[in-house]
Formats: sequence, C-alpha cells, structure tokens
Amino acid sequence: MTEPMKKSRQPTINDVARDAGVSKKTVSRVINRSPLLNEETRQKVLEVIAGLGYVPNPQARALALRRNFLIGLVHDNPNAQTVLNVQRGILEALRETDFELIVRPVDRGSPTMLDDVGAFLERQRPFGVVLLPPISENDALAKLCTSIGCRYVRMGSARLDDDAHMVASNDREAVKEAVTFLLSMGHKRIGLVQGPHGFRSAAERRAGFEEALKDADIPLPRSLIADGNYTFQSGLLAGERLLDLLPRPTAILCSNDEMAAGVLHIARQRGLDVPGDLSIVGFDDTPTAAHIWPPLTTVRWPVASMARSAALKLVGGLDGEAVEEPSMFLSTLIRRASAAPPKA
Amino acid sequence: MTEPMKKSRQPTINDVARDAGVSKKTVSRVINRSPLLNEETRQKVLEVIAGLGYVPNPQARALALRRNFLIGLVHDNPNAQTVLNVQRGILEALRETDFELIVRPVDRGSPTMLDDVGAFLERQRPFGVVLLPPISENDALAKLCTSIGCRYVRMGSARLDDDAHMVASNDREAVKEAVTFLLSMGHKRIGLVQGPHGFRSAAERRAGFEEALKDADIPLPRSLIADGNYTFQSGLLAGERLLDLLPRPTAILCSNDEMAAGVLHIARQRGLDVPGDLSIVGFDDTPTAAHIWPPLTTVRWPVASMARSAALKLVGGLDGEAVEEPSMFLSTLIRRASAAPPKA
DNA sequence: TTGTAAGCGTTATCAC
DNA sequence: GTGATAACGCTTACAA
Repeated sequence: MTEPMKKSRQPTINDVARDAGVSKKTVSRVINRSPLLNEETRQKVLEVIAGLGYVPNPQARALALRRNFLIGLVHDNPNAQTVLNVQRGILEALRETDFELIVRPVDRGSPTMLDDVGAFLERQRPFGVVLLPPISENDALAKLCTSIGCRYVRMGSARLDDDAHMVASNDREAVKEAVTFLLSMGHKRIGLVQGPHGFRSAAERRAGFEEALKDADIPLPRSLIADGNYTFQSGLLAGERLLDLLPRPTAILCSNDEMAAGVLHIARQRGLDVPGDLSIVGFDDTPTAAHIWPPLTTVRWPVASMARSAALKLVGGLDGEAVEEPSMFLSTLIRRASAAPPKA
Repeated sequence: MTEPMKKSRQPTINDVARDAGVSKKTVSRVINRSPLLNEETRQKVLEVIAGLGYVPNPQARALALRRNFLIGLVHDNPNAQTVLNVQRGILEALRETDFELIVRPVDRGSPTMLDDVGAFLERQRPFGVVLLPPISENDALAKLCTSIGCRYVRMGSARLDDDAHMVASNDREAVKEAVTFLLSMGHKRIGLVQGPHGFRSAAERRAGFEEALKDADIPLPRSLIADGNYTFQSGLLAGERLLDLLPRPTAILCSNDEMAAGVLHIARQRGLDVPGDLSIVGFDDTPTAAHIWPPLTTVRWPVASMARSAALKLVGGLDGEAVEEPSMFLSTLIRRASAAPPKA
C-alpha cells in the first residue's frame, strides 16, 4: 500500500497501469470504452482510476490521436444575448463529451478577417467550428475551413450550405407570419426598417415582408422601406424617416429589436401612442424587447437549440452513428403589447 | 527541390529542421525566442518556417511543457453584455500570446457547482482561470483552485483577495457618488432596490447608499429599502412596493439596470413622469440603459479593462518580468435623462 | 482478451 | 551556439 516516494504530480496512465497490474494499453482501452475487455479487468482498472483520481491528459490524447478536443466558436454577432445563447447551446451539446469550447470573436469588416480566422484555425486546429451570422454567410470563410481541413457548421437565416454544414431558421416565413398578423388586425400601411445590405438575414426578412404584402395585394411604395444597420441609432433615423411620411404608417416592422427600440423611442418623442397610433414589431426577442414599454411584439428564433444541433453535427457521428440533427428551425411570433389594431 | 512523396500533412518541426539543415532543438529555440542563437541560423530557420507554413502544434508543446495554453473563464453572471465584455477584455490581453480562451458557464445554486468546476479544472488543467462575479465571491472556489494548483484571478465589486488574485471595481464609492449626485439635485427621499443577499456587489452598493445618506444626515427608514434579485421581474415588484409609499420617494437607486428598468416600467404604468415625479438611477450601464425611455442614469464599471488586467495577471510574468497590473478600477457615473431635480 | 513496441510533435538535459 | 537523446502521456499497430 505504501508506495515509496509518492510523487505529488498528477497520476498518469502508467500509475494506473502499475497499480492495477495491467498494461497501459489496457487502461487506455478502459478509458476509451473498448468493447473487447474482460469485465473484471475493467472493474479493477476503474477502481484504481477512482482511487488515484486519475484524469487522462487531454493534450497527450490529442497528440496521439492527431486531433484535439476543441470546438471553436467564430463570431462577429453584435447581439450579446445571442452569442451567449449560442455558447450555452453548444456547451449543452458538448456536456458529457471531452470537448471544450474556445471562442474567437472576429472583427467583421476588417480586411484581414479571413487571414485572422485562417491563422486561428491553422494554429489551434480545432476539431470543428461553429460559425455565427453574419460572418457565417461568408462563403469564402466556409471554403477556407474546408481547405484547412476543419469541420464547420454555419448558423444562418436560410439554407446557406448543405445539411451537414448548416443549421438555419426560416426568417422569411417568420416575418411573413408577423406581417400577416399585422394585416389581420387591419393594418394597411406598414413600414419596414430593413437590415444592412449584404446581410442574408436582412434580405430574408425583407423578402418575407414583401411576400406577405404581395399575397394580400397591398402595394408597397419604396418610401415605406427605410434603411437600418441593426443598431439602435439607425432605428432612430429610420423611425424619423418613416414617421415623417404622410399618411403615417400605422405599423412598422423592424428587422431586429434594437432598431425597433429606436423606432419606439422616436414614436414616444413625437407623442405617438404605441400601439394605438403605431404598432411596432421587432425580431430576435432580446431581453430588452420584454423590458421596454410597451413590451415588444417580436420574433424569437431558437438560437440555443440551433447551436446545440450545430455542435452535435460537428462532434456527432464519431461513434459511427449517423448524425440526424435537424437543419431547419422554426421561429415563433411573440405577441406583446406593442402591436394592436390601428386606432381609427 | 522536388521532395519525394511530399506528404500532405501539416509540416512538423522535423520538416523544418531537415529543410533548414539544423536540429529540431535549434528550431525549437527559434520558436521559443531563445536568446542564445546565431542570428544567421535564426534567419534561415525563420525562412524555412515561412516557406513551409509551419505552425507549432500546441498540443505537443503542452505535453512537453507540462502545461497548456488555455485560460478558462468560469462564470455564472446573468448579464450577457457583461460576460461578452469580459471575454473581449481577456482575448485582448491574450492576443499575441499563444493562449486561447475556453469558457465554462456554471450553474450558480446547483449543489454540485463546486464539484463541477473542480472536475473542469482537473480535466482541462487550464493554465489559469478568470472568475466572474457572483461566483467569484465564493471563497471555497478560490481555495479549490489553489488546491488543484490552478492560477486564478477573481473579478469583483471589492477587494476579495490579494492583489495577485483579484481585480475589483469600487462599487461602494460609485454608488455613494451617485446618491450624492441625487442629493445635490435636491432629493431627500431616496429609495433603494437592493440586490440579493449573499452578493458582495449588492452589499457594497447598499453600503455606499447608506454612507451617502449618513454623510448628508438624511435618515433612512427601512421602508425605503426594497429587496430585489437583479432581475427585471424583481424590479417590478420592488417598484410597486416603493411607489406605494406615502410620501412617495422622489428618487430610486437600483442595484442594477435590469431592476431599474422594472421600476421604470411601474412608474410609467402609474402615470408618473420620469424624471419629474421620480428619478431613477441604475448600475451597470447595459445597452438597454441607453435605449429605454428616458435613458437611464447609471454607473458604468470598466468590465473589459478589468478582465484584460485579470488575464494579464494570469499570463504575465511568464517572461520573468513582474506583473504590474492594477487591481482597483474606478467606475463612472453616466448622467442621462432619468435623473433630474424633483419637480416641486 | 491482453501486452509490446513504436510513434504523435514538442521541449529539457547535457554533452560537444 | 548547437545537437543527440530522452522524456511528456497517450494511442495505434501488431503480436501473443
């Protein structure tokens, strides 16, 4: 029992092997759940492992296996809650696995962005990466991952890639539903604050907006569409633009909640009653959406679930089982007080 | 030039050594910036490295060095923006180093929390961890890190540990300043929505609140203090409690912005004019603070800078230089429209 | 079912 | 200054 000179360092596979009276390979088999193992041997080894408090060294395993246990999250999404929800979803999928999550925010718009991500992938060689919008919409980035040999899954607002490499919410349908909801309440003059050019989400949401109006045979003058860039500030500007119109729109759909908050701000400044004089609908269901006054009707996309599936697509199928994770996710319209039938 | 059977795998240190006509140890010296190296040799090796696109394998380095290049972020902070700001700050400090950030949200309140973190530390053996409040206030956790032999730095609202293991904002002073500001505008009846019991930040902020009133010789009846738990919901309840009082407080200080938003909500519901009838002050300067109406006067603590220093305390001093990172950080009162002199 | 030997890509030791 | 050689802790051949 009394080992001579018990070193205080972490026990290694050798210690376990010695104490259990087996070879390291056998211990390795136990760790890796090899099926061809005498049950007695397994038990004995497990006991020694527990007794010693042995934990396999991930770096050593990574070296021997020529792959590591890191999943990267590459993102440039400005919405903190979204990013955290994604992290939560990924970690949920990674629980009970040996994988860890490493995060890598990148600077969208930086001319060296692709190089930066490339350097990160080359250096760390993560087992796989989850790409968040809007950067996930960048096809060059996906190609880069492929060329480097790094698995990836893109999150997005529409089918961006084949099922193995993407999870998406159907933003177009979701917005269409929201607008149809407004129409059903009697709104006829509905404005849109759209997201920035080059963003797939912005394009999809606009498309859904237009489709809904078209289906209802309601004309859409260009003046009812204001530009935004997903910031509160741009929502303020867009709100001023749209509320200057005569006749005023009775409802405004915003491509995200931040901008909706901006529009609400302007409406209040002008003494408009929301939703009496103006209904407002957002997109994202950020925490703020529920906390502003009146609470914002908005669209919630299942970020965490999507992220979870994304991660499972990456790490799943390692045990040979096919990965049958969904690729498309439904968003839900969250009805709150900011949208109601127009007053008169 | 034409190597026979160029394998498509990543180049290793051996490839570099062979091509440069030196030993692997020399290449290793170049990588690790060893000072005792012939400049010519170094240049030649660097050329080959660049030519080959060689990148050292972090896992192999970790194994050989018996330490890895991972900094963990352990957090249970509910504020997404805060967590992301921390991540940003840490990564800023880690840029240009070989370290990566791995994140580990934990479930505060789970009875197995300490075990969970312990398992994480044992398994991954990160080089160091940054602990976010409120979990960072847990002394048992700090002890656990020490016993496992994992470096740590705690972020907090007050001195929680010695300088090497902590960075803190001075919440007490910050709140004191905010309350003094309200007093200077003529408020005499000021309510407090405090944070949950057991949170150091809540205690510090309350202490600052009380000190300011005491310094001004203003009595503080217990009824002017309402309990909250840092959620919007609890802000609603606390707001109702305080605004039921007669005479009504003319100002309310909230221990965070979420709760301030809740109080604002109630004030609006009751038709109160903010700030005319009621001034509101928050704490945190979340994005929401600037987007609600009226924009919220609040206290901003330099999260990212603190996180940056925390990370530097962890990885600094590796090159022998002493780490001279600050431990205390000043918060700033952000004056917005939600606080003004009382109407009458 | 289990063990032996070799190797994963790097760094430390200690000669030269 | 530089280079053999032996670690580091694990896994994959391939034997037994």
